[in-house]
Amino acid sequence: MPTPAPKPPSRADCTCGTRSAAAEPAVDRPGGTLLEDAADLFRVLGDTTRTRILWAIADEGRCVCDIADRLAMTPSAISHQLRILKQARIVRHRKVGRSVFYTLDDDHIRTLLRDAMEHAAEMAPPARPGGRRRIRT
Amino acid sequence: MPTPAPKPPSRADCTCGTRSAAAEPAVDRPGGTLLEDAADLFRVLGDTTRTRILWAIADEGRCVCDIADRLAMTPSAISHQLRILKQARIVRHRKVGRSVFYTLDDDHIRTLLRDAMEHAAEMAPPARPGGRRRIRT
DNA sequence: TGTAAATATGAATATATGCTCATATATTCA
DNA sequence: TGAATATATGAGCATATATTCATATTTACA
Repeated sequence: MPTPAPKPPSRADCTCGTRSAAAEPAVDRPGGTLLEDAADLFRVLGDTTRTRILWAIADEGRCVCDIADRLAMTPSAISHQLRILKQARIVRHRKVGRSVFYTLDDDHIRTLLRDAMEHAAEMAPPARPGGRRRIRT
Repeated sequence: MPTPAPKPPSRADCTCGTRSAAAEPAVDRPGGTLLEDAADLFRVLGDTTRTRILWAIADEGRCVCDIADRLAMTPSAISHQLRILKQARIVRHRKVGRSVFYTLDDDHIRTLLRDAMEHAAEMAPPARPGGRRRIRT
């Protein structure tokens, strides 16, 4: 959901003495867009089907029907998701005959996936006594 | 012949010779849930408001109204998002008088944010000649 | 104690999104 | 060339989700 209406509640609204004083030039430091780009990347990665696709092609390139088989989903559904991953430049593709092979674009993605799983693994024991816990957003 | 069966795409459907042979035990290796947990984490991070909140509290803890001021959004909207971040155990909170201070829970998040921005930064020049490009999912 | 401030939360709503279905395109091979 | 295969894509639908609004809760302070 793209950032909606920038409601302008004035700074003066908050009178709590605990508020940090220095009014920074902008909300986010590195130019704004960089942080938003990061959020976009996370959003693309934030879907189970897409992470499963990425995991499936993490070791070696695979064609669409191969991925579809492995995930037990229709090639159409996979293709739709691959389009999103392509647009985000997360995967690359090369055509071989009738097939199209997809691979990870670079190592950043592998690193992000690994780090996120690491975080999840460390989080798991204390946080999820009853197993997987779907976080509602 | 009426129509091809509903659609449980069996492995045999794909006859392309390019498909990888070895039928791996499962779609994803590390137990399945770990990969899904990673996707969940990404999903929570994949929202501009939430990344802006995280960035705002990356250096030091801030109260809700402070964050709201900085993002120029209502405390209610911020509070809703903080709840999601809390449930995902991405932020911690401590109460001080009427205010509630939020901080990042651990360094993993900082690392993920930094890596994602790094990826975005490297991606940027060739991929986005016209500036920020919203990726439709 | 009573009022105001800071935060939290439930309901409602507009929008976004993932999948299915139908169909188009591209490529191989008989 | 024509049939079959692999992939891509647009429309439609059911669901998810981010914000607003109203209201509840907690705490400080006069």
